[in-house]
Amino acid sequence: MKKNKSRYAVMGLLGMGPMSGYDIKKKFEEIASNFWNESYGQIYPILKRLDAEGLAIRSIEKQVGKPDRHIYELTKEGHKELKSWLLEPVGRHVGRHEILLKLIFGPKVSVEDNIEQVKHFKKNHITELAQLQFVKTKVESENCEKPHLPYWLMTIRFGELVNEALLKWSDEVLTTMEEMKEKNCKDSSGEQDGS
Amino acid sequence: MKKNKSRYAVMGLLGMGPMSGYDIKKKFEEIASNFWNESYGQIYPILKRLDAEGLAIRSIEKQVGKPDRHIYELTKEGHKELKSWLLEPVGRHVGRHEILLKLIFGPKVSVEDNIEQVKHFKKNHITELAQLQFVKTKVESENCEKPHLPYWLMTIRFGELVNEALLKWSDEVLTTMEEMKEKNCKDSSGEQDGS
DNA sequence: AACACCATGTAAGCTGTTACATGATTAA
DNA sequence: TTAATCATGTAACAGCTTACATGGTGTT
Repeated sequence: MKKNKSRYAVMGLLGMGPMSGYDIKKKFEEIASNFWNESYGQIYPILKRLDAEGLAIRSIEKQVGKPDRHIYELTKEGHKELKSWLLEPVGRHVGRHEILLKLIFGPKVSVEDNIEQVKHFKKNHITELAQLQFVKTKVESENCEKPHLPYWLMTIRFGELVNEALLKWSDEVLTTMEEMKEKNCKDSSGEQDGS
Repeated sequence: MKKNKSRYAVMGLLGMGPMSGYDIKKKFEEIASNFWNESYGQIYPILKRLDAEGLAIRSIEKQVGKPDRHIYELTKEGHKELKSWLLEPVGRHVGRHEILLKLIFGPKVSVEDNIEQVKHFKKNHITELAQLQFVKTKVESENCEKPHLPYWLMTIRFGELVNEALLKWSDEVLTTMEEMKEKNCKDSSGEQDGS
């Protein structure tokens, strides 16, 4: 019954080498921005706890002109715990998609309003696909020949396929909605669902 | 800056007609189980607040041999608020996928372990696709000719396309991993990343 | 006898975001 | 001078899950 994901996310990065809370935030933005983020409000307390529980140890790196860096490193225990989490199969999680919530209540507003909503959704995911291409190019050039490269590319491929599916969905839905609009105009103009 | 999704989820169902907290939970399980769920711990306090804020009114329905039902109905204000939320475009949200977190730390364990993880993931989504077909058939037969049917089907279609994409991804990733396994055996047997 | 369904709700606890506080350095 | 980067952290709040408490009816 382990389930504090943020905790394992932090431990995972620490498993790649010793680093500070600040580094962890940066690293997430660099390699996992499309599927994960952590705030300092989570990171620092987690690091503190890992140290208290003996899963990581802290050392202080002094700098000139800049604040000290608190470097954390996984202990043997820490590595063990991380590995055991890595081997645990992931469970199902319901992906609370706000767009679907709005659509299921769609009849409450006009077809035109629903079309606007989906068009906006589609635009968002086109942007996301483009961003993914950017990240991909960057990751590929900066990590060529590194053993983790194929794994990192798999996470990007995930985003590509999901976003492509969402674009396909948007188009299908928009077509259906346009048909509904036409039908509505023909056989019953002026009617509206609601209150 | 409105963002309490559960609140709007509850209001959305109330917008379809007066109902109790118990009904709301049931309804979510019936029509939105693949992308949404709410616990009583959320529903009841929300209903209480909606009543206090004048967005819904409560009436009590007495029953024999069963507990009373507290029926909530949206007020004019409630309908207004719901509509305005429905028109607000949805923002981007990062979908914290645990499988990707585990994969990005993949080099920490063996390729075989990663393969197991992905196989398990694939199995989960095959099951989900099957469940979706079940829901689809049920929804179609119980709601034929109802104006909300096309909207409900769109939410199911979303699940279908996303799950199909995830299966495709699983297959691609498994192929890549099998290749990595073979390469590993050939040019450097016995090496392992980690502590 | 045990369990599931009906139906309400609360309390504790975990997870997560946002805003704030500090303070030096460097670039536009 | 304004803002960004470096770097640490905390406090307040918001969101959500889980477990519990109550208690009658009906089914296996």
